Amino acid sequence: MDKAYNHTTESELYKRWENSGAFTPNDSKKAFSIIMPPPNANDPLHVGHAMFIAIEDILVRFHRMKGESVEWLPGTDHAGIETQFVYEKKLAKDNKSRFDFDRETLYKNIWDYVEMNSGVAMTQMKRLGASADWGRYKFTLDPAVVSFVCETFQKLHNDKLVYRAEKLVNYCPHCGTAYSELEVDHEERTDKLYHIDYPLTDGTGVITVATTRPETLFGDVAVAVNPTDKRYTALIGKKVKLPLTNREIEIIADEGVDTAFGTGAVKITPAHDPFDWSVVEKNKEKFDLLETVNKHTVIGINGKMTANAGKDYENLSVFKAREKVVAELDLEKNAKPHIHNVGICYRCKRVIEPLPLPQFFVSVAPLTKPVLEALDKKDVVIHGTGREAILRTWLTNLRDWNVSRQIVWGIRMPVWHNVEGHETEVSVNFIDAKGKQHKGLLRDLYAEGFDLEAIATGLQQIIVPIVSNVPFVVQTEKPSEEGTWIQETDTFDTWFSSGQWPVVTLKTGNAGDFEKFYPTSVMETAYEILPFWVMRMLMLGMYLTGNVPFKDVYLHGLVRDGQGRKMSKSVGNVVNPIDLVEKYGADALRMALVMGSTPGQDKSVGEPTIKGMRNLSNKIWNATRFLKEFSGEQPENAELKTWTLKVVRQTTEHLDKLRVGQASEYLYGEFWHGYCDKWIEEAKKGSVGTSQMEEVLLVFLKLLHPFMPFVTERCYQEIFSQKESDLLITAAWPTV
RNA sequence: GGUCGCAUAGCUCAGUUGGUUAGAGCGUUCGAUUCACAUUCGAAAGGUCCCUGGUUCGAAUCCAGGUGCGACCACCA
Repeated sequence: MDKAYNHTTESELYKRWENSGAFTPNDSKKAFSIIMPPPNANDPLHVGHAMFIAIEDILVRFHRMKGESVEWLPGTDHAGIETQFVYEKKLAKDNKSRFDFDRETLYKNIWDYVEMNSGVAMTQMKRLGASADWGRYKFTLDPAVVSFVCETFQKLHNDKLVYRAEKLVNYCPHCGTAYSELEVDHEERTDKLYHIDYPLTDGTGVITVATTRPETLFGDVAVAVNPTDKRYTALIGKKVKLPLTNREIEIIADEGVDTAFGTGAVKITPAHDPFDWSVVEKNKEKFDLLETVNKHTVIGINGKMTANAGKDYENLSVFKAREKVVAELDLEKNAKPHIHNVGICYRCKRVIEPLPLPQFFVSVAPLTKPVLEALDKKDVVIHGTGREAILRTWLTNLRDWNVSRQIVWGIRMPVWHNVEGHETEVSVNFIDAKGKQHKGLLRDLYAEGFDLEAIATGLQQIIVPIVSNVPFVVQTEKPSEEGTWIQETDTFDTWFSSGQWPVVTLKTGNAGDFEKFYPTSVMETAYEILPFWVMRMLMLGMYLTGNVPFKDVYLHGLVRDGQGRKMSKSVGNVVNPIDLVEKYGADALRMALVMGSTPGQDKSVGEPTIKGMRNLSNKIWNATRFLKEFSGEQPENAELKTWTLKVVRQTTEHLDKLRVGQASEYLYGEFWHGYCDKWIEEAKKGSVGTSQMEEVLLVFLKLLHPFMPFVTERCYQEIFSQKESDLLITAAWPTV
């Protein structure tokens, strides 16, 4: 044996494990299963992935050694918006955009791009020692997964839990898609609050409104004041003239107006502001909501002013239009700085534009209720400080889920529209090959020479939300009835498919897997995606099976650098886990990430810590080396025996209770200061014999194996393994 | 504004259901070393466990309030 442990033999050991069949479940009745959180298929691993690999692999190896039938099911996610966003950035480097391709070509190109990169993540997981069942590997765009996801949507539709509605949605003009409420970030910005005078039509004066968005005045349909506001009560019902246009709008009363903000008078732009939308929605006698909104939408899906804003403003960007309005009305002089939060796209960081668009929504109330009950009954237990309370808050306040996305990279919705005979009712909204928006009746589209079917099937352009006002059919295949059937061009929100992950991976896998492994034992993931993913899995898992998708949820925290700072490219403190594996070994990295970590809490890991754990690898190695050469014939030492039993009992208990951080810390101390510092010295002094020391070393190799699989396996091979197939990974866990 | 969390050694953090002298890694000081390992060993220094009050025979741990920090959520123009 070498004097120091050399970790470069790790990949050889990994191959031996993989070839031995140890990663696939045995026929034991007792099942233990973890569905791996699928990383994005086109991303290389970051240190957060190393964290989940470490924790899950520890649990999986522990239960495997206990003799259970263990399934750790790996996979990757197509990560719709994320991936398309990355791909579009790549296109932009070549001076291209998504509009240069038709739907099918773009999809195929992204597919090739993802396929090219998707092997990387898997190889890296293997380098970290992940003993996952690669034979059952799943991708969210596997044909079986896609049809399962579509069937779920059909089931939801049959159960009347899906509806299509035109609502104000969070739309990113740059990414060209709407988002759910969860995907919008907020950023505090200092903008200007402008004051605009709207002259009363009776010539008695003006009413001054305050706004941060003067360019939307073309979309105003009213001015609202609080009915209790004495300054304005006399004006309610009067009309004002919109500046820059000749349009007249009414002054109306609404309790929601804050008299203390601005001037106490609010311009109402229902198509571009959620508050204004709600004001118009409430005022049913005065306004037909959808008609009003449609007529007064002044910003298009391309982020530019529409024809409704008038000839001078049409096709100007929102920002340019604002500058122009400010200049023309000389608003700068009365502007005040104003700090407020604006919604920004969580991908591209540009401002989110609330726009009225027809989208598909899933009613969430019937889905969240059983989850809350399951939490009450402890059918599912959340491990992670305070995270259960957060989950409950989410479940209680969740709004209907917008599941449609206007991107190509994803699962296309199994929805069909029959537009025949509806040419004068169907409105169409899309962006053509030149990036120009078209919006209007189908009849007009035909008159312009466009072919809707060709657009929708993607032979010409990428289309953004397609048609409204037509009854739709939910099914995978094109309906056989007569008509002009157009398939919905939207794809599903990524979380709609990944939200079914535990169910779909097991149902589309080997026969009997679902029955054997569902509900899964543990869901281990980052607390950051608790609302996006864990909550959706619980909702859809319970909806589809009537049972929770997992019994325990272990939430790990963010991995921070040695100074406790968040890793970020701008700080330059991002570490590549594979570099660390090459330098110190996978065992050292795993142990450093896990030791003393607590669920739900962030973890700082600096290089000195990893170095310290590399030293532990070496310590294990050298203890083995010592025993290989040591010989002593003393009778059994009773103190050593009881101490060993205590260590076994304590470690097992920690792991049974998912206390991975404590188990590792405990083992470190007991092995180093107990076995090495104390008992090896005792052995040298002659108070313990070889056979007992070997016995105890074997116990420690087993206990340490889930944490540091490579070095322990090598040491096992040095002393204990009798033949090629005798591996520590499948050795029996010590009993007390 | 709402919700949740954190505050323990110089730094980064553990501390299971309240129970003897409060722990680890890294760092610091002193010493050792042909004897498994200098990727080592022995020893030491270093803490009013944020503050105040309460419950208890007993509180780092439970409760209330305060202070500081952080995360997430939030349509007020």
